[in-house]
Amino acid sequence: MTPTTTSFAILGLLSERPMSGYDVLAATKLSIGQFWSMSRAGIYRELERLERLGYVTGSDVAQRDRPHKRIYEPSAAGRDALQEWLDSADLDDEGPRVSFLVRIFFGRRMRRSSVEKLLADVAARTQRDLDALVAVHEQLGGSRLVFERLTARHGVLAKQARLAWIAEAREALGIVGTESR
Amino acid sequence: MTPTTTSFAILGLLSERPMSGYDVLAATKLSIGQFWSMSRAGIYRELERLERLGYVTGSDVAQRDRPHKRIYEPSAAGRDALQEWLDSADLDDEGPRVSFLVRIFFGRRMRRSSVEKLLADVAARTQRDLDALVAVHEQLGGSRLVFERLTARHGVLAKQARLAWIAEAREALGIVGTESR
DNA sequence: ACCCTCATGTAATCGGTTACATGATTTA
DNA sequence: TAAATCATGTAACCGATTACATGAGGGT
Repeated sequence: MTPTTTSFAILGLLSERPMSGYDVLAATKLSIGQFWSMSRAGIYRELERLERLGYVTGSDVAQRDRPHKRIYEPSAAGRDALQEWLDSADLDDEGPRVSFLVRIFFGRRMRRSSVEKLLADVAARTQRDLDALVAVHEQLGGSRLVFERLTARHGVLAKQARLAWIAEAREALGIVGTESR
Repeated sequence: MTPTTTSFAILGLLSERPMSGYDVLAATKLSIGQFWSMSRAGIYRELERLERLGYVTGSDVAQRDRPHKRIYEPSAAGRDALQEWLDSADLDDEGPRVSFLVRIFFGRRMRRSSVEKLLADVAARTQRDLDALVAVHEQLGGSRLVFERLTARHGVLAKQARLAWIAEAREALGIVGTESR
């Protein structure tokens, strides 16, 4: 009944340009998806909900050579609601969930090799994510997209901090020379 | 049917000492809860599930002066399952969800004062969390609880990185002298 | 021939939170 | 006497993921 962060994330994307559900999915992957993941089914469901709320209007578009699509664009009410949310939403306290830390927490019980592998896996994943974020950040460098760039930068700093933590952890545990595996 | 990270988080705590659901809740708040939040109702449901799985056995304990309680402890099968999970779980790729970044992403559309307030709120929250984590980390300093300390340290680095980001963001946006509000 | 892109939708399930409901004892 | 602590449980809801289902066209 009440719109969620996901609702407004999609509404925000639609307010930049009208899109189909398929387009929204593609758009999130390159931007918002880095810090607010959404699944395909979730997006379609959310679009229906936004329409029921009167925040967007959908119109079917027939295409030759391609499947039909349904393009959504925000209504005046939708734009108002978005603006209101952006300017005065409360900070919701989200306990971040980092499952690998649960395993680390019980690391004393783990085989040493498992700990090493876990750290190596996390390092690889983190480095991969960092590379992607740096690329996005650089691509946005100098453009007027200041806020978009800031979100990428947040990701970069977060991932770098995690890599720094891995180095500390390896040192604390006396793990040496585990550069990539 | 299949146990989750939450299941093993609870099973892990029980493997250190048998506890009631109430105790588990208290135990998580000081440790695992920092990176793997659990609600009270969720814990009770999970304990039932662990019992159905044969991973824990519960026994009712009557007490004078206090309500009865049900103490759970891991079975041999439970210990085995925990060990197996710790040593060979796959890294699950969790898109971190940071809702305030959704608002930042659309920051161009926000009033300047809203952006400033948002950053100030995030800063305050982050500093508060950081203080708590530093306290935990220091309390664990020098103890043999190496892994527990590492998880706290991860939190410290993550929060510090976020504070650094806020400083950068303020600079990029030309926000000056917004020390606490 | 096969896979990728385009394009949408439904059904089932599940993990998690919130609220409802109860109630004794200790402490301020 | 009002509150916080100890202690458990259920019901409702909800957001999100996964899997099922379909299908044309373009590129290798």
